[in-house]
Amino acid sequence: MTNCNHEEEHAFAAARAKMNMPKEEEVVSLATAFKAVSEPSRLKILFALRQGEMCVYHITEAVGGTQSAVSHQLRILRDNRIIKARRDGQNVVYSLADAHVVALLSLACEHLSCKF
Amino acid sequence: MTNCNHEEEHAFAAARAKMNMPKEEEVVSLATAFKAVSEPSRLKILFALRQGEMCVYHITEAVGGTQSAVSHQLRILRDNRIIKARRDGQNVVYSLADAHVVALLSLACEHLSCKF
DNA sequence: TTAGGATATGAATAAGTGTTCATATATTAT
DNA sequence: ATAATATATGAACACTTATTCATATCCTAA
Repeated sequence: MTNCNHEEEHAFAAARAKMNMPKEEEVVSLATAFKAVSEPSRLKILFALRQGEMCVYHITEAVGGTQSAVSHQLRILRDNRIIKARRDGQNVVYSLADAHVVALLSLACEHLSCKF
Repeated sequence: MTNCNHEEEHAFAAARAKMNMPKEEEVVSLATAFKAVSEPSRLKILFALRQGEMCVYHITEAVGGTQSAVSHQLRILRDNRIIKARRDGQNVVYSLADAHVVALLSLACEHLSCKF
């Protein structure tokens, strides 16, 4: 604790870290966004939407589960701007929000050495 | 439900989605990794480690909180290969696991239009 | 081997979250 | 306006999880 082998370097790093640390509010916002993609049921929805936009019924068909559960998850993804929605008649059509989301998914897969 | 305005396209997309959907086990693994970076306290640790490797004491100093809490979070990050550890005498020095993690953080920031 | 500092961990409690069920809202057709 | 289909949502329960407290483990110095 007061006996670090690299006191100087680590102390400097810690000081820089404090200086550059995003505000609590920003950290929470970031964490919330990550949390949005950290549930299997929501991840499945994202993988499904990689194949193209879909309405709630077909998303439900693609990922399984009940319409209600899917709808709740879509809400969370939407609130976090991971996906976007547009109404089309009786249907609401969902799609991935932007290229960042696609990149994020690819990156994560790469990290885990999976090939989707 | 049985009355989708884009029955054909969506049905095809749903079919492709089912075909290309990662296995349950893989989805869970991915979700778990995202979950690891979806808590403010853990995100702060990652931001801190962007400034260079640090031992537990200095990480605690950089992010705040108790040693015990930080240690618990380090464990989770380590288990998910988000960070790596090496012992150096009495200290354990932590650093970001790989370039994917760095890229992931940058991407997330970009998505939220923040500039860290 | 003993003492002291550095890090890790088990148990418990408190807070957060996903799903289900029932129901509400919205849109189209009649 | 009414009926039917599609989607959304509030409440409740079960489950997960972060933190704290106490303590254990690991390492170095003497």
